Amino acid sequence: MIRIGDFSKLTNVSIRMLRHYDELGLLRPAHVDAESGYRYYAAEQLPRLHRIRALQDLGFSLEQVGELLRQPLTPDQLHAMLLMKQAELQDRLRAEEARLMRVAARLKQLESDGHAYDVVLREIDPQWAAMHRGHILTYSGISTLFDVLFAHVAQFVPPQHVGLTAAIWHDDSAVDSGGEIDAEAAIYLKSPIPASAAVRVAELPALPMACVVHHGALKDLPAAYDALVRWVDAGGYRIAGANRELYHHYTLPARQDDPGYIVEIQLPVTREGG
Amino acid sequence: MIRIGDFSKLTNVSIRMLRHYDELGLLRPAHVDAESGYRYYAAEQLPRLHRIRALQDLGFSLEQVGELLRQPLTPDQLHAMLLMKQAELQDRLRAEEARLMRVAARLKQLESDGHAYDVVLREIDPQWAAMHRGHILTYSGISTLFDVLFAHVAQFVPPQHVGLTAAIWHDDSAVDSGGEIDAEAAIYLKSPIPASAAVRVAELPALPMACVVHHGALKDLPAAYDALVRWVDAGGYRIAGANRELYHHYTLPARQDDPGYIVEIQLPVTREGG
DNA sequence: TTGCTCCTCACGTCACGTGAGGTGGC
DNA sequence: TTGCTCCTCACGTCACGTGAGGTGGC
Repeated sequence: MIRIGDFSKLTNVSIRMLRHYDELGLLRPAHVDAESGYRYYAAEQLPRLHRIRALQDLGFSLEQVGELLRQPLTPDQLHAMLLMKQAELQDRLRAEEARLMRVAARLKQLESDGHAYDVVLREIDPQWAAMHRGHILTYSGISTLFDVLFAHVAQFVPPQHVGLTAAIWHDDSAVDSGGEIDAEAAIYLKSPIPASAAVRVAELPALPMACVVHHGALKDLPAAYDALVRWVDAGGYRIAGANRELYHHYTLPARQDDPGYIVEIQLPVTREGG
Repeated sequence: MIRIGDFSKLTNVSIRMLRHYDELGLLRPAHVDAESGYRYYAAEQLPRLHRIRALQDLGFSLEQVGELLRQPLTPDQLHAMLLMKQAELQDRLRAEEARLMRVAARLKQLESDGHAYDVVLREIDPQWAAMHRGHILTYSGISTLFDVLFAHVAQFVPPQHVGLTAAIWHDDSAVDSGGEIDAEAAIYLKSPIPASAAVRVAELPALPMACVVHHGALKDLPAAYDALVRWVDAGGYRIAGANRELYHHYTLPARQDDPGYIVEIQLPVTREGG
């Protein structure tokens, strides 16, 4: 018979945890003194304790360990459970790797820019919106698209119920080559309203997006895009669709130098090969 | 001014957490109604919330985030912190990888043996011991070493204070080639006793060991070794020294068929390349 | 006999989720 | 005016560590 302190030293399991296993019914001491409550363990209990620690190490919670000890699982069932655990651990591993890459990206950003923008990856919720799409020559040309859109939306929603305004840039690589920009003005809505020939009403899909908030003049927006794109590259992501600009303070007409703009850029991304 | 519910939707941060950030002083609402207690946020607070989430994502606790927000850390200091974080994450990553390999090893073991032994990796504590080393022809020959050892130990420690008995196998590959075995009998002690020409008294070093408990006849011990070695291989470890056998139920002379033995095998291991 | 060990509560961890019970805002 | 939103507690999570305050064992 081994006292709890010795058993603890023998196994590197703290006294506190041995008591906890007792309480949970995972490992009852071979004998408990009725008067003093002292727990006495037997060497024969070592294999069971080993099993508990081994299962825990494989990633099972103590509750799951308890079930595994109670129920006579067939090798096939255990095999299936372990395969699930394996998949779970692989996911966690990928997540850790991604996080590590993000830290590396941050380090890189710090070295080149001195750290200005905070990029966050998040799952954007689906969002109802009224949209008007067109080809424009310059970015600020989007205000003409908004004019059309506001006129339409105003028919169905009182001004104070109009949601955020956003731009969706379907393809702005064209602007560099002197072509037109495929842009879409959007107004977020709580619920759908009727559409028209010019105005599309749809629910924007939920997407994982890399997001950054720019607070300053619109003319400085490219720096935010820069940070975003570098973060995406360094983090091992890939751009996966049209990006959105949310205007938290939108004032028409756009004044390029007004330092009061707050614009959130959202860029859909996927994991490389995932 | 944005109400907490809208701000929550805007940022994918739960209302509960926005209140929590308020409480911790990480992000105080731009305005709090004195009468109702309603929190009102401003779009200007979005960058700060983004920073909070970004730092959190890098692995900082909210308390650390708070410090980082309060103190004007120089880029160099931040760089140093991120490097530390990176190292920390790399460690965690390695640990996750090792765990994953252990799950894979368990799956393999299950496929071949139908799952019998539970191998556990643990840090063995340093341990005072009296030891007597010699070359023997068969494993059971170790009892002659124990005879010498017990005689010596009995001079200094009363029988009820004698600790566990253990065998240390310095090189047993020799036995397969018909040579002698370099073996050491050991008796664990609470504190050192005087040594002699034949008996060494030393503190066994703390080591990370892969451990398995065999409950059964001594002649079946090889199966436990088998499981241990396969676990070590599959887990990407390497054997790093002499293994120990702890006899939790030791009876002299050794009877190979007695099913009552409880023997813990401890095998020092290191990570491949670590 | 004196320490040493063991006992049973019980609180703290950390970033949240999820109520209960009540009140203000549009 | 009626829901809807917001408010403040407060508990639960999960595998532990760390006391406090008291008693049994060698």
